[in-house]
Amino acid sequence: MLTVERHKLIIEKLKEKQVVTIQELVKLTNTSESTIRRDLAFLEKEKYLKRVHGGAERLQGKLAEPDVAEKSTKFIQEKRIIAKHAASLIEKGDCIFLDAGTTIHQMIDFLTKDQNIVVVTNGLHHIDKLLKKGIRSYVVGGFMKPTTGAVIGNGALLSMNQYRFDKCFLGVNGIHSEFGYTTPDPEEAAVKQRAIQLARDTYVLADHSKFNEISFAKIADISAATIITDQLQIEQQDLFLQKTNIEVVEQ
Amino acid sequence: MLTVERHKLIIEKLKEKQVVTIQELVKLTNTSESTIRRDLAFLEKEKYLKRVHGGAERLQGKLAEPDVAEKSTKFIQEKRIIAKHAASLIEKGDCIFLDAGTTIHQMIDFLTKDQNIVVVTNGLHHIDKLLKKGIRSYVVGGFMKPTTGAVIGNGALLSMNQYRFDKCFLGVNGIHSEFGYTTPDPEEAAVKQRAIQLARDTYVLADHSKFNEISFAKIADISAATIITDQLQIEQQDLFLQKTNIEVVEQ
DNA sequence: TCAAATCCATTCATTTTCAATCAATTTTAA
DNA sequence: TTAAAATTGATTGAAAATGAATGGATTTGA
Repeated sequence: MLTVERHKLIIEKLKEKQVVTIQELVKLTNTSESTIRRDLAFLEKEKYLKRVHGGAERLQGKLAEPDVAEKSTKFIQEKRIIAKHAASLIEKGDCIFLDAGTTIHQMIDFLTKDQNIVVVTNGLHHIDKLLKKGIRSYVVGGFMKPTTGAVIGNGALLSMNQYRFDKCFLGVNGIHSEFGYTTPDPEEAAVKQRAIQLARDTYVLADHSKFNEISFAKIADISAATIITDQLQIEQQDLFLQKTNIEVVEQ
Repeated sequence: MLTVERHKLIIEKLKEKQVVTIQELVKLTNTSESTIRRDLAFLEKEKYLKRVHGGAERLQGKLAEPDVAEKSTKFIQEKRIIAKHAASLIEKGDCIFLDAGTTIHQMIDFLTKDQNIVVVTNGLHHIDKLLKKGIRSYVVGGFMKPTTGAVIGNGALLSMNQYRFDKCFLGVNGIHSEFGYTTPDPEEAAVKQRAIQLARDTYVLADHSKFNEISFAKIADISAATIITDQLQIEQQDLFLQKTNIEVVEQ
């Protein structure tokens, strides 16, 4: 995880919480105590927060301002462009599945209540935003994986069986012409797999860093989905274009 | 709990109460007498309050503002006392169901990871806290009701059928000796009903305002649960004590 | 007033948190 | 490609926070 992303997460946390412990942030960002301490030291110097023993405290200042850090980082920008395009594919009245993960999370900003869509998601971090938007939403039941905020496990698969989707939007960790779509956790892979089975159309949202990567658990062959990305090396282009649908969003 | 958090709680308490005893604060913050004494010493030095024998009293200094805005905090503290007692009933290794709602929400603060419990909940607002605490948790699948953050509907009932609970903790809107437990939304009532069916023991957490109230949808007869509350009118006491288990937590 | 009960300050051992440092890795620049 | 710079996680002794215990002070009520 990038430094700026962590900083953004910490600031977000303090917007909602007043005080936050170091241990919480370690879990949230999946890094070490040392790193969080450094982050806090930096953010304190920048007047974003006040350090206290065991954590940090909100400061009435910079972070009272609306979304400064938000949407500013290059990485997030890239994801937002992809997410925006993905959202534009949704039609009125669609029933869609939204996978857990930050890329998919960005999509929610581009959904509107009056599209009259129905959303099903296994992403716990999406819930708040969906509710605030007033979008008709269903959550998948099952085990809540702390690190990613994804609902997984056998319960999740059963729970999903109640639904059918017009479109399904997934994040992945690796895209490879031979090994297909992959992700580190087999249980998360199983959920994505099931989502694909239950959906008429599947879209994989991926920034450039995901291409030619292979992770542990296979989700599906590359032909199982349409890839939405924002840039592609020329040599990759040929390779992928032969085998699957791919939509490249220009900057 | 962080030191600054305790300090804030104490100050909040004094905004509302004029004087507060050490014992109250011990209960409120779930810490030791020593810690509270140290907190009071510090806050006195900072001119936030004046220590008196047995506790502390408000000072017309820094926190002089009447700040009546916090009508909610009083309620919250009442709920916390009830919630703490409820949490104390949980045994190592228990599988428990946590209903949606603010009273139940307070319980989470008193759960610990090393109790090795399993939590199932339909309360979306509980998720964050549960994950942060590192407690093994499952979410009920189904429709996310925006106003209350409860998961409801047929999907929820199906999803819950996968589980059995040692104990089940519910919030309600009305408790009446004749009409039993009631709540405004029939769909939420159905979830609570199902939780009762799936649990060995059921506890209803209720502050004084819930007694002798009747809401729209019936959940169960009054004998279906043990009520946990913090105060009870004398005339009510007789009435209820005949018909059901009730545990009154003293201040 | 006196005795019992409660409350308090102090001390101590334990636990948690902290800052500083270092080696390993990753990123950047040349 | 190589070297410099930045980032990271682990380690370590110091500092802070905590809960319990002790004995002295204060309050209470008979």
